[in-house]
Amino acid sequence: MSATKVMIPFVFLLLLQQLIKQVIRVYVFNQLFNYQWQICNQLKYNIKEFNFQNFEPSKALFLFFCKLFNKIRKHVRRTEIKEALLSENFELEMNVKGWVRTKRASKNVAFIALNDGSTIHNLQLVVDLEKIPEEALALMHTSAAVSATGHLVPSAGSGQRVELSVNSIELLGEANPDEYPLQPKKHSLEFLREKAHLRFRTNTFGAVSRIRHAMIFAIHKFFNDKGFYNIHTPIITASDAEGAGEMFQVTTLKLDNLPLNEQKEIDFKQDFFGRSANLTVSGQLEAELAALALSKVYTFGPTFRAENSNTSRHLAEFWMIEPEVAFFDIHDDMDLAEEMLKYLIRYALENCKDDLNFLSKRLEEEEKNKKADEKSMELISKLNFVLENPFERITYTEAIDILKNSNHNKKGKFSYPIEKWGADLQSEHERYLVEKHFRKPVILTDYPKDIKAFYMKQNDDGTTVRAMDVLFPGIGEIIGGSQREERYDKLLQRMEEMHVEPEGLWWYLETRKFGTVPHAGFGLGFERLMLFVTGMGNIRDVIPFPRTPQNCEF
RNA sequence: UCCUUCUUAGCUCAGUUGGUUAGAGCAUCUGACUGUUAAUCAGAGGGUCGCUGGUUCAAGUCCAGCAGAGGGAGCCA
Repeated sequence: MSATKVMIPFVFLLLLQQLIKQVIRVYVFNQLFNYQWQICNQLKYNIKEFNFQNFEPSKALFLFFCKLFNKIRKHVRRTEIKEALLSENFELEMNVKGWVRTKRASKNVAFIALNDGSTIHNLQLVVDLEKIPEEALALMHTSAAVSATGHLVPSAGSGQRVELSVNSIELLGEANPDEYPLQPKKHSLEFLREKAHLRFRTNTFGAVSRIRHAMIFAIHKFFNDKGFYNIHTPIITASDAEGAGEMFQVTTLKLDNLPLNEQKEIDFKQDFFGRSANLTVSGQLEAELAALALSKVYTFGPTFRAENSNTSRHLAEFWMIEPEVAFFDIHDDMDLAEEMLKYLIRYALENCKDDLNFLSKRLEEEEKNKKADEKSMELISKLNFVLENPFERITYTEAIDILKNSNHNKKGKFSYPIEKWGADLQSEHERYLVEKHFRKPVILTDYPKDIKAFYMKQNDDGTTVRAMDVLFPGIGEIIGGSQREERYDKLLQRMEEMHVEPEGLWWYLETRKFGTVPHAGFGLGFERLMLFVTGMGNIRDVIPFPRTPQNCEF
């Protein structure tokens, strides 16, 4: 009896103690943790302003709390490596998680380069092998996932400012080196394409991925800041008259048992939409509808072309930005295109320095065996060069004259000699204009109407249309756009001439009947922009999972 | 789709006018090393030379077909 009498208050006290500990942990120390930076900053402030007066006691108090906090707190929250590398928190324990890039070990100390994708730079983990047995690191090969806790310290080595002196380390996921295909060395981009599921873990693809995000974000920011509205145009479309290329068909019909109508043709009435449908090749026509009410709109969505194109500049699935603006003529359109490209390049230079520096060095390394005149301009200089110089604007007719009178043409160096006005320019001609003659981006306008789409505004000369193509060095056409034909009769006439069925586009034509106004827009291939900004050579290396003919892996 | 080049170890690549048992660096494993930067040093294991057929005493090497990849062209963004 007396034993239980003694036990009751004892248990009660024990519970109370636990409760108090919990309260202290949750409230007091979490507060301290959350405000550690304010405290640090306050201390620094004290150093500067009060010349060390009041500093020592508060520093001592701070360090005391840090020590106490390190002992009591059970869970150390993860710090991203990008933040850790800039941190000056040398007092509180820090936890980092990521994937091993390389491990180097000697008798007493091991080094692990850890990366978590937040930056191209690695955090060096320093493991004292007297404190942590080597066996604990045995499975931490390249690409193993690791969680490490320790104190950030100024680096004793010379390769980095800070490093993490590890107190405890845990293997989160191993990567068996006998099976894991990537090594801490340079792989060919072709090989990495076959390992697209793992290539995010390489420096190059990490850098490209971060820049890709920055460009996506900057595009939305650019348009938002200018008062444009983003429009989601349909991905599945029934109109096949856009003339932008071969389309992928979308159907729920059983392909091994297609229903036929009385004319023995496939009966699309039985298909999901009651008619034949395709994946979009362009959001332009729908974007025009929105622009003729909202004034300034843009689309940024996936685009699909079933062309059997096998080049370093083409994808079957790519992303396209298509602004469309009411009351714009072709000159406003060119201004917008140039302003936008420069904005995006500037954004990359200002926000992706580390990644661009890496890609620049990579490119230099790759091209070091090339002859001087085959080498491309250093990446960052090239981007700055485009920023600083206005794009050259000439008409198709002027371009033909320049090409015709060029020494290159006279010496017969073109595979397709320039003979008569009216033919489409070949890649070699565009490249000559951009890379040899003007040596900067060129905007070509006023093309012959027969080589351009039906919706482009016809000039008064009766032979040309208000098209504009922006040509970039190394890439070719990065933007294709035009002022649109806003006159109902002219548009209808052009559709008939080019065998585009007006019935399927009745809705498009109606906008020319109800409050039609001059308007213009363009399409920017997002991956082609990425090629230019990253300096990569193949479009399959600037999109995570490229879709090309005979390739739909991942 | 056309032109062209390539395919050798897990990766990157040598391999001579066809001639013994096909090599190197990296990676892996073992050992050495007091702080490394894609660490270094020593050693070990690792190959149906893309596949199929042909020429030849003899084929990684020459020929044909097929497959895959790269570069260029066309189409375009």
